[in-house]
Amino acid sequence: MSTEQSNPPQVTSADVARAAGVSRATVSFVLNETPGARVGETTRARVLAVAKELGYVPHAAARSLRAGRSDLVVVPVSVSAIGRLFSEWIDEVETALGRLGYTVVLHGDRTSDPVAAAQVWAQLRPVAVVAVNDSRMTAEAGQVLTRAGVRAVVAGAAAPVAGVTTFVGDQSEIGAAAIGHLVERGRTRIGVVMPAERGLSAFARPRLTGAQRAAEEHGASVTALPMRYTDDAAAAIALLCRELELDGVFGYNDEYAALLGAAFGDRGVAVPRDIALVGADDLVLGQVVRPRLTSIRYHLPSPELLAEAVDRLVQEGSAPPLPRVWFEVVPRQSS
Amino acid sequence: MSTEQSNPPQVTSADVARAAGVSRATVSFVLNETPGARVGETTRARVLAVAKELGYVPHAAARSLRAGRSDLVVVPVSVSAIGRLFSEWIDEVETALGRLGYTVVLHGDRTSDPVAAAQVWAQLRPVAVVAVNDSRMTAEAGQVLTRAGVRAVVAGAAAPVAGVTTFVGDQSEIGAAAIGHLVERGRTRIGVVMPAERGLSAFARPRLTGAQRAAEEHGASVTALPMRYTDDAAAAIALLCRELELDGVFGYNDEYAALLGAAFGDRGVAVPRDIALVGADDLVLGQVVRPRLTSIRYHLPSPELLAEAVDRLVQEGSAPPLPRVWFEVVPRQSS
DNA sequence: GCATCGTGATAACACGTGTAAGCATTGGTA
DNA sequence: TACCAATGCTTACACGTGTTATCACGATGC
Repeated sequence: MSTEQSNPPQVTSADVARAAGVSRATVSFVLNETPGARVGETTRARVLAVAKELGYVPHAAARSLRAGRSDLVVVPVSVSAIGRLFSEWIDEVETALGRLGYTVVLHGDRTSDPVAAAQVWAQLRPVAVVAVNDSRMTAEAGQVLTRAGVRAVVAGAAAPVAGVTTFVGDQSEIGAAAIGHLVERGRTRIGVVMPAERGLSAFARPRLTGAQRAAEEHGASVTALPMRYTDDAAAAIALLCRELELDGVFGYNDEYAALLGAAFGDRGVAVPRDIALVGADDLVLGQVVRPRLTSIRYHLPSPELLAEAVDRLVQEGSAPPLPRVWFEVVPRQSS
Repeated sequence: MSTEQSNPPQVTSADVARAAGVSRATVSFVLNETPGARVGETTRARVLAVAKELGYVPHAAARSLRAGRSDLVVVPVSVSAIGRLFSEWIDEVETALGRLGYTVVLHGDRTSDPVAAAQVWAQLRPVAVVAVNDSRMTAEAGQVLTRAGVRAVVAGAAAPVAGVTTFVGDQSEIGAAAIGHLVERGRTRIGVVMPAERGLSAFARPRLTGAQRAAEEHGASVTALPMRYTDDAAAAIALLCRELELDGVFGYNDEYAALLGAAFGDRGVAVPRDIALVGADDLVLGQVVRPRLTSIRYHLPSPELLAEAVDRLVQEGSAPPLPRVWFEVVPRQSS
């Protein structure tokens, strides 16, 4: 990042002003259509023409420096660490916020320390930060952001975070729901898949603890099954299940559950007769495989509602509370 | 976005300077460890302590404004519109660039006009823009970016783009490879799935034209099969295939192919006996379903290589050409 | 006793932008 | 003719940062 090369010439509003034979202020008035400003029709046309010809694009950094506020919304998320469900939701949140005039950027850094991560986000001086199921969004992180002038700090988390607008969605409820369903189906010796892939533990751990909690309530037993997302790993887990004489498995996820289901099929283990299988996230994939996967469906706050909350927080400093995330068992053939 | 609310107090380096009883310049020297600067050990310690206590975080916009260059790399991409293959690759590119000191942000705007899109990216004044299979990265878009001072404009595209460092990867070769393989397996009446989901046409159309080209060469016939990513749509297409007496299908993608394969299975259509099925992207999913999917595997430039190319472009203004993307048929049970 | 030097710190500018305040010109009115 | 108001434009500052040039001061060399 250290170089002696000369910077390429950037077109600034001063260039436009010079070429149009007016002052820089006039250029600003024309391009921003400043309400109170008075500019003659001929000069206005000339400025617009020159700006277009020179290919002038305003400098967002300089603009927000002057304004004391940017239109940036940072969403910390690693694209590969989220499932289809979340990526579609995030896409829609992005569209909704864009409609309100915000510029959304996704940032996928892997910094594990909450404060360090927050400092990275804070450097960009966004007007808002929206974190979903990011364990780094702690109270301290929120404080760092607030001190950096971030107006809206929003998080989806298992429990309210101090100083952060939280929409509560406890992943452990997914595990609990899955176990509850399996017990209803008469299963008591239950395995819970724990994905070994990086970045997923934030989701996986609470799902396991929720499963353990529910198992204890219902008098069932739970065994954690660490598994990578490969064919071979699934085969090994399938053997292990038979060895442990399990009669039900919560597969963490539709993706992992489907992989495991295929491994069962290959080894003549009948689903759901010999062993019942439950996924989560309700992906289309669950309906691609046979037997179709029983799954746990999410109900996240609507993207429009979230965008509105962010906007209210930015404008007025407060917003009505966001609805709680809730989960629903969708029974299909695999259980 | 227009509000009269007072801005929250932001901690600036001036605040740190005041609290530490030194000048702002000294603060800058300490925090940046400026090579030529001389600061006493006691003041250095005091500045660091005060900065930490106040929770000071530098203002990236102001910094890059002064420096005339940012460390931002913009990657235009909609998270939901890319498959697992690309998201993992992008994640690794992000990590590799991060290691070199860059800040990568993903931006998922849906602007369709190339110049308008480029202007949005240019506002952020990134030091680099990396676009993969984004049809908006045209020569004009590249020019807008260059004029805004973007040093590295990199694209993955079907053909070299003027003024843009391109790594060529023609999606039509995927379609061609799939058809070639099916013909090899004795199939001549071939369907090609066209996903109806938004954002996917950039990939789908070239794959179809490649298939058509190859079919013509080999004396086979190709029928386009528009299909949404749902169970019902797949069922309808499965019926249509039987009606049209097709003996092979290229499913666009492992995801769509798997969905269609399940629909075949439900209707007693044997794969590959009655109809052969080929996917693409070589996702794990292809090994989750039975029969396992024959697929087309990508070989993208390694993330490290790409990151290095970006860095060289930024530093020196030029970089060795990136390797061409190539594709490989991975034969499995479905064909 | 004066010049030289090294050390530690600061004053001042520039980056590109938005905007409040001000200045010249013109038309209208008393 | 003298004054006011409106129009059209400009001058000047601030935002937070990095860096160059400069300054004060004590120690050292002759």
